[in-house]
Amino acid sequence: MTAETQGLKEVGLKITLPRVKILNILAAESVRHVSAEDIYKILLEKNEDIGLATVYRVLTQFENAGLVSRHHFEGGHSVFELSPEHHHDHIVCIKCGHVEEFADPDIEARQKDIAKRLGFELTDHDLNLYGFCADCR
Amino acid sequence: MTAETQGLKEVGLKITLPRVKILNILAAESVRHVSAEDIYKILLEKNEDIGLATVYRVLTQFENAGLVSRHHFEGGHSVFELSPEHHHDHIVCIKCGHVEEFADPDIEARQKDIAKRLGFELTDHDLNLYGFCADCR
DNA sequence: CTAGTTGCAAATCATTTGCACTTGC
DNA sequence: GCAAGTGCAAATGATTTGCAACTAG
Repeated sequence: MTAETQGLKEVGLKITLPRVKILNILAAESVRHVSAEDIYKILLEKNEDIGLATVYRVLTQFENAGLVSRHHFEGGHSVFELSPEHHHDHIVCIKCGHVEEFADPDIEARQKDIAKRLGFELTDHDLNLYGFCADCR
Repeated sequence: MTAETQGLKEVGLKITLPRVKILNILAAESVRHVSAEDIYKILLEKNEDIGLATVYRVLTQFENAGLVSRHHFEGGHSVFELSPEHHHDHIVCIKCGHVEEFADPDIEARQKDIAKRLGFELTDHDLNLYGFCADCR
């Protein structure tokens, strides 16, 4: 049993072809931060017979299971990535869509302070920076 | 001429009934952070004959003109608010939807550093914290 | 076997657009 | 008066759902 199928079993999902295929795509080094549509296109290119609806269903199941994270970027497009072991935020190029990750302990710490000060019990957060990347500016 | 109509004129938009009505709603103390649908409902309650399409068009124009800011919160819903004189971010209660604003100079500064380090020309950013507010925890 | 899963097409939701009609200046 | 603005209905794009067929355990 591979690491992927192991992960599926752990979250109580049957090990099916579509799920494994999608998990493999998410795990591919080259394609961090993909949209559902992206995944669907990649599957088509590989001549896999998997419907777009299934892609969405599987991604949603993975998200609920905590296997993947969903991010809503500006311009109304969502991307998915395998849940990182270590939290990070994103900076997105508004021209070419290129995404870089970053993590900043100071920012994280300040966020906790702020939530505390305002009486919130923090469960999650979303920080996205937008601009032109080195190639597009 | 009121402050609102003044604002419209400054950004080169004709002073029309729908625009003034929508601006008034956005300016109302009680309704910071409204969705397009919210505004449409408020207009209906006031028996104003303004279409949802117009609400979207007007909000988009306002956004382009810099009069209002659009925020994409989790769960795929967008909210609008009058552009604040001073930038701030948001913390949102995932149970009751209550929104508080905050600003943190340190975080802002770190963001600029990060963008610079990654070679981005920063144009915008979006920071949202999610959790349970004091009343819902 | 049989509950969970899938593919497909149709449905839904938020938002946008085409177009004939109206209004602000 | 006329360009800009609007209402409505139809179009769009992303995502969800109903349902009969299929498959993993």
